[in-house]
This record gives sequence, C-alpha cells and structure tokens, in this order.
Amino acid sequence: MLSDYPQPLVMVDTALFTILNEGLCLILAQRQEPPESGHLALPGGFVHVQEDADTEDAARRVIRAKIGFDAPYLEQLYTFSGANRDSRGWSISVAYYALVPASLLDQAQVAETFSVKNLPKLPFDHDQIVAKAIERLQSKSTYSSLPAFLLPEVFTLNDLHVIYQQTQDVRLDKASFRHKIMEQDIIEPIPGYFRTGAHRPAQLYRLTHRVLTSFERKI
Amino acid sequence: MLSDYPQPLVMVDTALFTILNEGLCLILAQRQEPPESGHLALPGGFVHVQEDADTEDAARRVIRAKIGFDAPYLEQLYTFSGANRDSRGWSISVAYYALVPASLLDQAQVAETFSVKNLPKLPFDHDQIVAKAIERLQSKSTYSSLPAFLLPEVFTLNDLHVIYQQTQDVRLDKASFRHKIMEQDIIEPIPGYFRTGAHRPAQLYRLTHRVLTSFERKI
DNA sequence: TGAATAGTGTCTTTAAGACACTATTCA
DNA sequence: TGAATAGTGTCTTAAAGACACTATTCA
Repeated sequence: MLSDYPQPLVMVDTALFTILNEGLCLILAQRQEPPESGHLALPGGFVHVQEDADTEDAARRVIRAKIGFDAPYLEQLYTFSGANRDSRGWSISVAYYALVPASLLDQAQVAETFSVKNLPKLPFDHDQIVAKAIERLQSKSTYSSLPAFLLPEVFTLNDLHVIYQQTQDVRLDKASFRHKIMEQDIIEPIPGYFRTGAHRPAQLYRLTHRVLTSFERKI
Repeated sequence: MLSDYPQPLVMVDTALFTILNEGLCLILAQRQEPPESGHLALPGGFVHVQEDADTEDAARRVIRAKIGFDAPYLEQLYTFSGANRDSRGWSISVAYYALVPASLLDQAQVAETFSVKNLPKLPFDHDQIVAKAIERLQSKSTYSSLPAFLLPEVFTLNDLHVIYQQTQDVRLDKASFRHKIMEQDIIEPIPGYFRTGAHRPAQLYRLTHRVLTSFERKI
C-alpha cells in the first residue's frame, strides 16, 4: 500500500573533510548533469532504493564514487528540505559529513580540495550544508576524539595536537593538551615504535578503540 | 525534470515531551490507519508537498493536529530510513522532538501521556526514535536553557531547578544550580512579582531571550 | 513555634590555562 | 654546538560539588 500523496525527491549530499597544509579542506565534485552541471558542488546523488539499504548506505556509495574508498568517519549531519531548494521539485537532502586522512587522498590521487576559508560559490543550499558541517565538526572536536579520524592510524602526540588546532582553528597549550588527552584514555603508545628525525624520537600512538569517544569536558 | 529512480516514501515523526508529576513523559497517538492501526505510536504522517514548506513545517502540522497548538520548542532530531522500517516500502522518516509545558496540555485537555520509564511497545522503529530523542534531550539539558521550554513563561528558580533534575533524572545541588543559572544570563527576575504560599515568597522569572541558549560548561 | 519553601556563604576538590623548563636527536 | 621536535613540572586562576547556614511566610 502506497502513499496517496506525491512524494518528494530524496537525495544525499556529503561534506568530505580533510586537513592539508592550508588547514581544513573540503572535497568538491564537478557536477556531470543538470541542474548546475559543470559547477563545483558537494558530492551527492539520489537515493537508489533498489541498491541502498538506507541513506547512510547511499552516502557511502556517493563517497566511494568520489574518492574510491570508504571514509574512516561518517556521520549524519542534518536533513534539508523544501519546495525551492532544487529546481527539479520538492526535495529532501539527507546530508552527511565524513573525515578523510590526507594520506589516503594522496594515494588515491584525489584532487579538487578547497580550503574552507576560500570556497567557491556553491549551488543549491550547499553553502548552508557546509556551514552546518563545519559547525558540527568544530564543536564535536572540542569534546571528542573526532579529529583523530583525520590522521593515519599511526601518529605522534604532536600530529594529534596540530590536527586538533587545525580543525578548531585555535591555539591549544601543548602541555595541557597532552595531559588531557592522556587522561581520556583514547590513544595508546605502540611499544617500541618511534618517529625519528633531526630531533628527539617521538612515540607513536594509535586509537585504543576504533570508534568516536566523547569526553566529559573540553580539550 | 524528475528523477529516473523510484522515490522513497517520506514522512515525519515527532517525539513530544512534557513533564508531569511522574517525571519526563511522551505524548503518543492512537494510529487511525494501517499499518499498525489502533496501536499507540509517535504522532506522524506523510509530508504533503502541496501544503508543507519543508519537513519542519510538516512536523508543526502533525503537532498541531495532535495537541491543537504549536510546541514552544521544536528541533530536528535525526532521519531514519531503509527498506524495512515500514511495511509500505522503502521509507524516510525525518524525526523531530518538541517540548510542551504541562500547563498548556491541561488547558487543551490532551491525555495519552506516558512516562518514558514505562512506555508501551511501539511500532516501526519508534523505540529507536524515542531512545535518540531522550538522549538528545538529556544531553542538551546539561549545557543549555532547553528544559526551560518545559515550563510556563513565568516560573520560580525552584521550578527551574526541579525541571532540570527531572529532564536529566539526576540530583543537582541547589546552591550550585542557582549560582550557575544566574551566571548564564538566560533568565531575568520580573520586578515585584512573587509566588506566595505558606513559605517565603519566591521571585518569579522569565527567559531573557525567547530562544535556546547554550552554556560554555555544564550545569 | 514549626513546617515549608526561598535563598546565601564558604570550603574543598578538581580542572583549565599559562609558562618555563628539561630531553634527545642530527647536521 | 645549535636547531629542531619531544616531553614534563608547577603555579595561578576558575569552576564544580558539597554542605551548612539564614530568611520569610502561614497555620
């Protein structure tokens, strides 16, 4: 038994974040089809009910099509809807955001990254989606292990310190940061593994659990 | 130009919270139509693209149909989706939660309230929606003015203290609570207005801004 | 006066933030 | 030795939490 009502169009859009030298970046896609074909936009597409188990599955499919592999972190952001957000009709976009380590992008040779401080004009309501995604990422970075998903599986405490600062665009005291992270029990040293260089060797760490962990207080 | 793909069904479901003597309660509706007709469930329904400006507007329509007026606080919760969550086909439910002061429900003579500690079995994935709504409500209550939307516009500091404790299901120290609330600048005394009784008169307060305000730290 | 709710002062513990210091490696 | 990054100790300030106290009304 189906609905008596005409149904909205249902799509997913994804905000893919990575950290490059210039700080927090987004991966955009050149649209292949109208509307707005040729323009840069968030990677997205219609839900395929034959193929996708749910909208998160649809987001994973869109992400794999763009970067070739699954993002280490994926979370539903918000659902945008309305009669006028897409010229094709009353539509729903279930938006997701994902974190991708830059090291994986290098390997897969993904280009089209844009600093969030210098984004091109985006079509539809993608500006709004991006704003909300950045807000969520920054807010969640203050009280969870979220930024660690922007790093490779193995990293130094300094890497972590830098990535926390870049996601939030703030300066964090080194000593305080280290104390607090070590109290949170989210990372563990890999015994005997160090990163060497023209300096004192740095202990290498990995996440103790593979999943997002929230803290009682702010970092 | 329409999508080449069959579209999912799109509905909204709402978790309506209130506080009664027994603590945090949900307003449920008896379903009028199949599937699950006759059973208690979250108030919900299909999006009407002719009528609703967006999904939030659809949620407002559903809530008005249930309680007769707009809830003082309404927020998008999460979007649930998949091939099997509803027997009618691949569906999307954009879930919202709302806060309604018990005083307004009394006036409108709305019954069908159930303590969240003693809910009936709910159909579809409504258990999951409720769990997520309670989690969001409780978490957001620790760092925002959210619980104030469960009170009438005028209230005492004690009312606020009680409602913060009931939403979070914890005990909060009276003195600390008062200090912290007053520092947050979210409420203002109404000069000359007191609630009287067989005890010292209690200063009456109202929200300084009508909107949700977040704190730097926890209450 | 005692029951009831309103409202405050202060002490202890814990966390946040700042900053200076020591450590190890390589060129 | 000096440049570079790694890592720690400690002091000050602020917030969280506990608890005891005082205040005002009415029956």
